[in-house]
Amino acid sequence: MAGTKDRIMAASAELFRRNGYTGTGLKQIVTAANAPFGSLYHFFPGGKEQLGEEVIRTSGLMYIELFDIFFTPDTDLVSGIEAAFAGAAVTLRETDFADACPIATVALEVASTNEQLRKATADVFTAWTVAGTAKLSDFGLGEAAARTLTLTIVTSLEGAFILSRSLRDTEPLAVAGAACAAVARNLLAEAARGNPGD
Amino acid sequence: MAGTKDRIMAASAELFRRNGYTGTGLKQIVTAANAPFGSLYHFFPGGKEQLGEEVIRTSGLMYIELFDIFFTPDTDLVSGIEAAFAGAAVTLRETDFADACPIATVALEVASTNEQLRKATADVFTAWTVAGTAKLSDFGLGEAAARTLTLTIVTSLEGAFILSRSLRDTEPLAVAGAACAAVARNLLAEAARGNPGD
DNA sequence: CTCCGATTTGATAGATCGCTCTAGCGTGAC
DNA sequence: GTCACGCTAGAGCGATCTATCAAATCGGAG
Repeated sequence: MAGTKDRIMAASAELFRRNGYTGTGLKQIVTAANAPFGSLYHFFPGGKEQLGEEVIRTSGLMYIELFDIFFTPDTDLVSGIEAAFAGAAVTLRETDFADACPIATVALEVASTNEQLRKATADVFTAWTVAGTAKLSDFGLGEAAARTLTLTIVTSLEGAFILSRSLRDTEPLAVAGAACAAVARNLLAEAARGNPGD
Repeated sequence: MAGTKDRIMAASAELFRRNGYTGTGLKQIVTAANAPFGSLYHFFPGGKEQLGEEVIRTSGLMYIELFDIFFTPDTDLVSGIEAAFAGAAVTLRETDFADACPIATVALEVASTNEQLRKATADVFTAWTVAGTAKLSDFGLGEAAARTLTLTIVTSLEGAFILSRSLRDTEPLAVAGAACAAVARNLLAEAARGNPGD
């Protein structure tokens, strides 16, 4: 039996992603996690806010691994981008358009209302950007170009998730993937032409 | 004095955009709108759900006008895209990173939890896509290319809003704007090369 | 075994939620 | 005047929210 704290974290991550932060009740969480209510305040004395922050940070950082999965040294950059967006489309369809970004819903909810949680989401996005930039620099791009491409991929993915979940159609994801692939080709061509990305 | 219903709609639109749907209480709305509580149920007998739907549809459709503002026949396509993203960045900074997309927060919240509201957001995104495709077709792109570019712009904008609001930094918006401009240049070059976009 | 701290348990407080209800107000028709 | 009707006004309902609390339970040390 996985630890109670882990079960609470896992259930919270799923509920926050699907229903949002304010849309998820603590009773709902402990029920889904098969945990007693009191345990929640034992492990998270800071209450819902502390739970939210820990969930954002851990489930957000787990997604960094995806960079390593899709961008390996032996496949080219454009193929990696296309595979990443195609994979996201498959996951979305398989989960009935529920499981997209683990923190996007919460990020929008708290951006103007809860500084502690906003900071947590910002740290996750920053970590993604740093990790992606490092990873993509291996493909012959300068650091500035790698950062640009990383931000382009993340923003496109996030935006496409919104439209795809709302429309229940993966077309936006496909279009966004193609756009990112095109941007990657442009940047690669530019780098090959002798501009090392300053 | 503007009608009570209009004040309720305006206050709801602002609160939903900043705090989300579940994060906004009806008491909060009538207080912000300076309206009596009973009036809310007089004008919206369907309760919070009907109010949410009307707000999504009207404030969502108002944004279609932005296509006409930024994409006029006498400025070129790439300049229009760059101006749109730059304008969004100014608005974001001016409102302390609060006012971005009027429906994105709600769209993510309700996508998997409320079919009626999910449908409303989907209709808005569809209307944007249709209107944008028609508008962008005037710039020498085929209809398929115009639709692709519209979806690219909308998804990039939405995704950049998430990161920019969370990070309190307009860099993602600037990067996304540049990426869309690059995609537009590619599509224009392709169209000029004789492919009418089938 | 006894003891003690860590963890589990659920009842419950106090506030707020969406919503309903009835009474009153104001204005135009007649 | 007075009647009808659209709107104002807010008290209050049951449900649910986050959070607290004291008691029960468990496992390892001595």
